[in-house]
Amino acid sequence: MTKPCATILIIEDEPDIRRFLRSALAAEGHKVVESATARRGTIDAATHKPDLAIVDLGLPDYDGIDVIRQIRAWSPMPIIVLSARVQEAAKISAFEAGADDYVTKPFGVGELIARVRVALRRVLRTASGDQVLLLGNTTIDTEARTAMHQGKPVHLTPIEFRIIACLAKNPGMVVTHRQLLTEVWGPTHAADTHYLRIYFKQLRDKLESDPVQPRYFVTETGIGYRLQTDD
Amino acid sequence: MTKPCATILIIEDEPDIRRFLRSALAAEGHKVVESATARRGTIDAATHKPDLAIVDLGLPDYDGIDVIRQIRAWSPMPIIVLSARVQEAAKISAFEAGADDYVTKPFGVGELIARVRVALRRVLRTASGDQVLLLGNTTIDTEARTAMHQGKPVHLTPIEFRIIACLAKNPGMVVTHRQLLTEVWGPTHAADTHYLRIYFKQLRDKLESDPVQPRYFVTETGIGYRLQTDD
DNA sequence: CAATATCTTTACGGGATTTTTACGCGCTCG
DNA sequence: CGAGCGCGTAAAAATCCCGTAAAGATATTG
Repeated sequence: MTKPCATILIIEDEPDIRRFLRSALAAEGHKVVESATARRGTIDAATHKPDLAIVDLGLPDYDGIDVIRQIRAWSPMPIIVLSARVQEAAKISAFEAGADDYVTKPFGVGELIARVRVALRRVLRTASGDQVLLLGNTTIDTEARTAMHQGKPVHLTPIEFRIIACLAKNPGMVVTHRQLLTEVWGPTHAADTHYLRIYFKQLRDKLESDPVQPRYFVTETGIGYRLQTDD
Repeated sequence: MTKPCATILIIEDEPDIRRFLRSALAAEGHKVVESATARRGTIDAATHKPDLAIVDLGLPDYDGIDVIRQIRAWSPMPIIVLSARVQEAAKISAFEAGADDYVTKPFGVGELIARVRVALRRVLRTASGDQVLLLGNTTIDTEARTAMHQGKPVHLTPIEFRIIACLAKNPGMVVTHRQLLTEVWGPTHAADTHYLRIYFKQLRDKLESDPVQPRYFVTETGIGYRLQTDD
């Protein structure tokens, strides 16, 4: 089994449970970020841009439902709710707010890890119908996070990889500036389009055979960028 | 809220639960297919191609886990497991086999419906909204922002696209000058009809087979323009 | 803690898009 | 009959957006 190696945000006020989850998730090979309050949680979600969030509903400052809504306002990341509330109404309102799963306390670690794994394999699968992108004589393995161009291995930085993942989610479709910026840099940089110009130049220099006349990393002037697939 | 209207396959041997689920899902606007055994279930999954499957683990002929594996061999459709087995090991093996969710009996209808809704909104989001206009030998995908004319891809500028989107909102209907101008250029340019003349010429040159005698971008003199669809 | 890789900031030339300007044609109506 | 209106066509001008380079700041790694 390949290591998932994702970033996971835990928003939970009880330190015991936090420590518990951290060790279990770290053992799976994930990087873990922790927040003890709703306020910090929403901030950490925007700054760290995790691949998945685990949210407790009973937080000291705000309700976890609000945290879910705040995150959903700008990101489709998987959100797993962890709560002592067993009433059906609580579950339904969490799902309606945008939660992807709901686990009631007390819970088994094994089950939670399994549900995390399911949520992650879903985003990785939808992130690219295939784990390997074929763009002419360049190949990009989104799972192993490696790339080849004309037989030579190419090194991609974390941000470059996030951009590719964002484009590959729906190949051939135009992804707007705003969409790319919020998903890679977070909602606070939704207007900094100059970042995109710089990174797309780097991507083209690394992966296009003729960087001046790009075949795959196509720009849609005034709108955004598009990953062109040669059918 | 828009009705989901998906096809859902229920693989469950107990008639009471089947009837129960069918009425609940039908009330949501879904089409329901039922199978009482594992063997029939795998067949029905292949023939009906449902958007989602609800699988009981305790089936008379084979184990539900095998059903999940069989379906996963060819389809990424969401699979929700319904089972009386509460042991963690059973859940984990179901998730490993490819299940997306696991609900233990007895269960609340509301929660199950909510989980079905979550699973469906995930696949429907990735599925194409199918905003494709077919105009003879030219096709326009308003979702991907791409256009083809006689097999060749055609590049459209942002304003050209907004005009098409404005026309496509109600195909065949006349859209007035004022309406187009306010929606594309804003209310300050509601009188600048010369913009329309210029851009409709460009659209016809790019997308019509005979730009001089337009078949699809029809002008209604003194009123506005209309997008003619050939039914 | 130093070295290196990565990210951010800044500036400017070139290209794509939009806007402006100008002219010819057919139609209607005084 | 000819003046006026709305429309189509063309090309130039202005504006906005993108690509490019290079230097400074920050994070990462050994």
